[in-house]
Amino acid sequence: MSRKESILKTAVSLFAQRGFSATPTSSIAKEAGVAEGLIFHYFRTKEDILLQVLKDMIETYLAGSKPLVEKCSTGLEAVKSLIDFHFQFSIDNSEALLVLLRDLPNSFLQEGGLSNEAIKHGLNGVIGLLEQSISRGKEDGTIKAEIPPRETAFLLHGMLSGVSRLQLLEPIQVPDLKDQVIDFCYRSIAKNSR
Amino acid sequence: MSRKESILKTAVSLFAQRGFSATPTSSIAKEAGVAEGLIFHYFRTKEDILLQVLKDMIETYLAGSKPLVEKCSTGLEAVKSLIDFHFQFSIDNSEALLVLLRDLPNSFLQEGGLSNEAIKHGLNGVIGLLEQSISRGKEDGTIKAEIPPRETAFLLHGMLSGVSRLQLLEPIQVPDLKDQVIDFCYRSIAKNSR
Amino acid sequence: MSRKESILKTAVSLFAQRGFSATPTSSIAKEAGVAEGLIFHYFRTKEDILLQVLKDMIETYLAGSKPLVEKCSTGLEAVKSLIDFHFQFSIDNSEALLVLLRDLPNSFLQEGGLSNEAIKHGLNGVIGLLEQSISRGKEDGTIKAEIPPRETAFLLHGMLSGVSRLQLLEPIQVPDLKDQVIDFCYRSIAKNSR
Amino acid sequence: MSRKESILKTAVSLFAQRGFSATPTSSIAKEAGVAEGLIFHYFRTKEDILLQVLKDMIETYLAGSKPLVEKCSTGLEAVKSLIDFHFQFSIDNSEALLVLLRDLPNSFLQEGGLSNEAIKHGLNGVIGLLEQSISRGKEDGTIKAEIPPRETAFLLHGMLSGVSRLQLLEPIQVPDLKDQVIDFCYRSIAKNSR
DNA sequence: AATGAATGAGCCTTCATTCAT
DNA sequence: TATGAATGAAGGCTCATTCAT
Repeated sequence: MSRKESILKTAVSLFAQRGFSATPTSSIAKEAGVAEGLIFHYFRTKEDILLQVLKDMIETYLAGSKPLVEKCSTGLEAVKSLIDFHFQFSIDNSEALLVLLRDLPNSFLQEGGLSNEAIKHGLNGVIGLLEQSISRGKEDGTIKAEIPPRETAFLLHGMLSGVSRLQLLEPIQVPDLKDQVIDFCYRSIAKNSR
Repeated sequence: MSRKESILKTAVSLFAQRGFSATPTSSIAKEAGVAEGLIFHYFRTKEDILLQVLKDMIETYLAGSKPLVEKCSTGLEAVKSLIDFHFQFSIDNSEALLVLLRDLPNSFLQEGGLSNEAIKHGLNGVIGLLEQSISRGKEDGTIKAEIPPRETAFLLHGMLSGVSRLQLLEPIQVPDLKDQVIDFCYRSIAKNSR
Repeated sequence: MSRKESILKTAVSLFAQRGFSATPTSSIAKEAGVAEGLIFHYFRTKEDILLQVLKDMIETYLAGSKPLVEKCSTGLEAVKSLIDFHFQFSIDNSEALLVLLRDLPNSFLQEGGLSNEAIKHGLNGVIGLLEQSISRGKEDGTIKAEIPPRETAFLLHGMLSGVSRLQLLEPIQVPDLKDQVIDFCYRSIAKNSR
Repeated sequence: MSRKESILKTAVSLFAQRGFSATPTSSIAKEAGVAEGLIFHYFRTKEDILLQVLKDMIETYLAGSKPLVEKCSTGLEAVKSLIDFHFQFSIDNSEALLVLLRDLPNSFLQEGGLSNEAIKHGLNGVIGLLEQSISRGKEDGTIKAEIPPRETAFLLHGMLSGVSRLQLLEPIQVPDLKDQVIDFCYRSIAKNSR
């Protein structure tokens, strides 16, 4: 693992534990076993590290979910795959996801914070996949005709991230909701499997 | 409006705009037109201001949603009312909600951050209302028998907060989703409207 | 002496000894016996301290030289008074003058360095006094008719600051030049004293 | 142009624009198109670059002015030549001169800054030339008998560097002063050309 | 209740310099 | 000769918090 990767890895982990703004670059350096100056050799600013972390994560998410959709034989199945994938992803990449759920907003809402194009694009990609799958399901008859694809895509994305947020961030015990989410959605959008 | 209220009001607004950790107490003081020292006369620490803001908000939320549930004649209707209320609330109190969605997690995940009992209790209250309504709907026959109340309550709460988060925080244009959310849920949980 | 004045005084002294950019704010604080933070309570930036020092000095210079000119009965005498004053000033305020000769240029040549209006104005004032005195001398017949007032004013100012620079900054031994400067100028500009 | 020369050339230019201490070695390297490490292959420290720049400049100055003096037939003419040369030099080598006027003092006033012997020697050379020329003029009857050569040499050097400083560094518009300087000096020191 | 001067710890970042290759 | 990764010391500045008044 290169020093740069090591810095990045350490940063995700610390950002996830303590939050971006409560993580000094000195901690990252110490934990990663490098001199603090090296961080700024690889990243212009501390925020650039965050940006890199988020970009990488979104890329991984897209790279993982895109092929799934293509592999599925029906739209409804594709939606299910995306939900499955999301929950698996939130287990495999809980740290990065935590960082995103916590600190992305703070960076975005500032004037000129984070060059957000890459991330905006990623977010649109994720929602786009859901939308396409729904449209496809309406065409192949696995999803009810009255479902509006775009709005429902937003809604599903909101639900998935909201549920992950609940599980990862909230101070209360949250049960595993994956199967319930799938059931909930099936009942709502699947054309009845009579 | 008392000085204390004025501080509180200014704080919500600034926290919403810039985030908690990017808002110096000096800004709050200047904006509120008081000396910086006065803030620490009314609040022990800066975090206490946040805590107060969040507590107030949760109280308002509960105070607004509890009576609604009682007024409804069926469980399904109660669920609908809660959804309606959430969207209305997110319009009327967008600043405070923004603060919660952004900065609550950061405060909670720290060791010894925020005396979280009040907030934990509030969160449980909100989810409890959803759970009760669902149970009631199952009893009065307006909600399908196979719906698991607790899990579904979490799921609904995740969906609502996730969708609000999308609308308030994300850098992309999000359509109004209130009606879609209601439709989506009805299709999923309402016993067939024959 | 107020804390602010004490910071200012210490700063001049250290800037004079080591130069602006080689003087850490921490040194100023330590030497002045205040917490480093206090410096930034009174001055926005380190450069602001420099600006204040320079402004004060220029003001002192102008406040000291203006009345002299008015008191003199002839233009030539006024020029002599200004030269006298300059040398006296460079003895009484050698530290501040040192700072100006060393560090003013560095601050000015930067884009957006120091809000230079005040200083530009001061500089023009100093040169203006020389110019007026020369003009007056030409009118009252104590200064030769062929002397161009504006150019000569610049030249005199250049000579005075150049000579001070030599004395204060250069690593070589420089004799006292005050009388020579006066003689030099008299020979050049005084209408023959017969 | 060798890499070393290229570094040197770039350094003068950047030092002139931004000042010595505001010019990072990394900028020099980038601008010169070499790796940062190479700079330290050729120069022990960053200050050594400055030293080299200044030495080169002084050498050029002396190499240019010495022969002039010898060529002149009278002392007065020699003084005039030196003044002419100075102004021409300040046009041809404005960058290097700027560096000297700005940053030489800062380097000298430090304990152990710059091994200043070379520069001290150069400075003495420049003043020596003026002094010799004046003495010669007194002997050959072109310069007034009462002029003290050494003091006047200092004074002239102060005037020349002071005027250049005014032109190169000050934030105000300064007219071309070359002819005025010559006239000014002639009136002061030339034995009347009757 | 109210002020604002004062503190001091800590943070991000810069930068000259070294060194393995 | 040439590179650029790596270092580590230092610096300017911010900010929550305290305290005398």
